[in-house]
Amino acid sequence: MPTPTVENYLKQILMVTLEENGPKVAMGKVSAELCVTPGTATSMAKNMERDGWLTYYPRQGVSLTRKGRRVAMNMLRRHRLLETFLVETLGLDWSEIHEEAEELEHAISEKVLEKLDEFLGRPRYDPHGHPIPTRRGTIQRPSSQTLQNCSTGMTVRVESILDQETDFLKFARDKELLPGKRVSIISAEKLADVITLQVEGSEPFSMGFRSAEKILVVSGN
Amino acid sequence: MPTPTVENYLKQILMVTLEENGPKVAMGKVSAELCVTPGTATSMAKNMERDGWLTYYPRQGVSLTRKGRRVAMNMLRRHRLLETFLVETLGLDWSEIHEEAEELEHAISEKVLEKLDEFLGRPRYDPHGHPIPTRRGTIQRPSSQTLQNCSTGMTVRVESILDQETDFLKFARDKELLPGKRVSIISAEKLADVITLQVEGSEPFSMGFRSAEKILVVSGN
DNA sequence: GTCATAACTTTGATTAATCAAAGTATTGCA
DNA sequence: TGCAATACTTTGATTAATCAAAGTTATGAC
Repeated sequence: MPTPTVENYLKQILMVTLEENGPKVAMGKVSAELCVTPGTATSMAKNMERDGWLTYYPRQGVSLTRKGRRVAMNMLRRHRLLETFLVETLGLDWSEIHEEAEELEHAISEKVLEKLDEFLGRPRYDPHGHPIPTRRGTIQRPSSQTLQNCSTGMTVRVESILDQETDFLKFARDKELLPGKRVSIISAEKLADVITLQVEGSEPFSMGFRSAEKILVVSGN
Repeated sequence: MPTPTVENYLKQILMVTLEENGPKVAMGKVSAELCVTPGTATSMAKNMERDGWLTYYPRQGVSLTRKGRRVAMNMLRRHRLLETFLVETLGLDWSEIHEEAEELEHAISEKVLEKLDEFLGRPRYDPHGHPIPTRRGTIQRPSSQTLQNCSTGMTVRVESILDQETDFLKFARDKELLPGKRVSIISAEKLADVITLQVEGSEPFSMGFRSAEKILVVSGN
């Protein structure tokens, strides 16, 4: 029933909702995330409200209806299962799977998705460490801590990589900054905007806060 | 560069071209194959000519350009590799894979297709017995003989099932009429429009010429 | 050779998705 | 509190794909 474009809007709005933990997503955010002009976002919002996918509050933002959230969650599930398949089964590099899954997620049927899930052994996390929504539409809440808000001396574990950009993912893999890895914070200097850290079994290195913000971590052993 | 719709037109036009072995495909055929009104087919033909996919001869039909044929052949390759994957790897039933592949073929990238081909072991035939075009765009010529033009006493081997309809494919599987199977023609009666046959290791049965036409066979041992 | 029928084309309209550019609110700094 | 800047909405256009219905050209049966 939803067009691929509507599916993209729904998924993106859901992702911002989960990230910001607020009820409404501002139109500016929507237009930025989907790389369309603000006018396009406004007109899509109206059409999507007409079709029952979301509620549109002029000059405030949109918020998904139950029906919209259900479909959006399913898109996230499709995306993440496909990414898992592309890496695990076909052996693609984790830095190049996002755009591939972005296309396939609109084409795969519920039946094929279910078979794929079964084939993959019902994975709970995708290759970037993101939780895969269940068929019932529930998702595990991600950590609220990033490398950016770690302080000197802490030891944390990498949960996931938020950035889907090929180049950033290649950098993360080069530095062994992978889901599950243990990381020691050697120093975190707020004023210099830089963090120095060491991944278990690798050389220490430094990164700016802008980049550190893209790595979700969990603290404690 | 081509839209999914253009890809569908190209693939369908190629399939009719291969089947009929004539240079032009009539617009009536195009509109019937794609389930659109004749007017839609005409207007698409003009747009596709403008974009260099085919040559349009008003009131005669269309014929693919080299560029159009290349893309069309690639679509056929995608479709058939995907069908193979859906049956071989995910275990879907051969009667329900056509429509699934029909969607996925527009979403899969060249890179993923190549990985899939490798993963599947570079198959040469899809589950219905159709040859899979090579990456270079060549395809093995199918048999020109169908069960319909077999005569009493002949023994042939099933090459492929032309019909993609779920119900017909289920019927074929029930009767063991599968690619590679050996079939003896017990009787073929032109006037009664019926053929009686026996698949190796199964019970004899009869089918009308209309249905027999949908089974491609090769003769000889 | 005529003319009905079948095959095809044209025309005018619609829908989804988009942009550019002009218009309107809201925010927030001074 | 005023007004510039930012955020958003509106308007008018465009493109791809489609249909229904009206118009045109072939075909072929007699």
